[in-house]
Amino acid sequence: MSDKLTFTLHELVQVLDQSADSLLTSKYGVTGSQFVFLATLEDVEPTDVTTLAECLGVSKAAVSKRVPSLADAGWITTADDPHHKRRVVLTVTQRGRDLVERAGRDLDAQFTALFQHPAAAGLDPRLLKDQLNTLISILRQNGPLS
Amino acid sequence: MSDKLTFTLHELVQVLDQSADSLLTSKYGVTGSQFVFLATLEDVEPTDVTTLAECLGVSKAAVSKRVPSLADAGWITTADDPHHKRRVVLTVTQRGRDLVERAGRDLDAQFTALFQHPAAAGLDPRLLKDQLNTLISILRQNGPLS
DNA sequence: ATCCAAGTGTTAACTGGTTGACATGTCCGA
DNA sequence: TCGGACATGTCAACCAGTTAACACTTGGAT
Repeated sequence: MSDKLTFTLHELVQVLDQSADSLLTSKYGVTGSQFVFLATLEDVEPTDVTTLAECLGVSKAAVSKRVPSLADAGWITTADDPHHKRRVVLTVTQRGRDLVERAGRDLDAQFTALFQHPAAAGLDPRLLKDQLNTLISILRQNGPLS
Repeated sequence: MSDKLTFTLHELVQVLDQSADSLLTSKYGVTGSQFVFLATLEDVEPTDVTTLAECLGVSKAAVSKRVPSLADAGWITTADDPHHKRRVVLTVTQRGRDLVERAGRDLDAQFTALFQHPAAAGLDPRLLKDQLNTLISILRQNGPLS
């Protein structure tokens, strides 16, 4: 019973990610994880590797390894910080900003359409989000394992 | 707004998985993904690599690569199918079955306790699961990208 | 009976994550 | 001022997933 919910949760994020990924790949030529990287960076740019890693919830090393290919592809740029020689300052290129703006709008439209489906009659996205956030805060409060 | 829900969803499964993983690691000496492997296999054993891969939602190759270490660790056994020389039949060992039974009960208890927290007053796990399943079926129905 | 398509599992090369070690840079306190 | 603690990014080694190619088995159609 109970563990079925966690199963359902995993299933939902899987199908959601897959749906987003296929839209992004076919229409915009980026993977889902690339989009998340760019959208997150755009939200906090200009910033450094460490801060972006925290925002993405991954390690510094993971970000560090992805930077070269994204820069080569023209999505982001790297610059030196005149005040700190080891710092690498990351920004999104104009092309990257355009992508995030257009694709983000597209994804948003697809997602809101979900809730306008007849089968989703009694479903309020805001309420749902609140419930999930409640669970998150309880879990965080409990500590790693209770 | 809308995409915040997908963000919340990812955050919830992350903290949930992390919580389960720390319990499993500290009390039972397996990772979360090993537990999922064993619990899933136990549900359909005896079975072959291909079927288990489908049940786990991963590729055959991923299962094939994990089998040797799990067998070495004494969690599963591999056997030949007398009717099909290429088939590898997988089963959980008694030790594995015990683990799944005990750890599964433990996880279940932790999880139901979540919903008995005062902050989770208006939260019905069954209702929540139904809502998530509704979203899944709409997404599946829409096809990969709508 | 034979042959070919489909099924089954393994391997190689790749992706993207982890941790731990490391070199280097910054900055504060003695 | 200078010495050590901390910050910062990169590297190596590893883990676990992917797809594509492969070798082998099975079984049915001709």
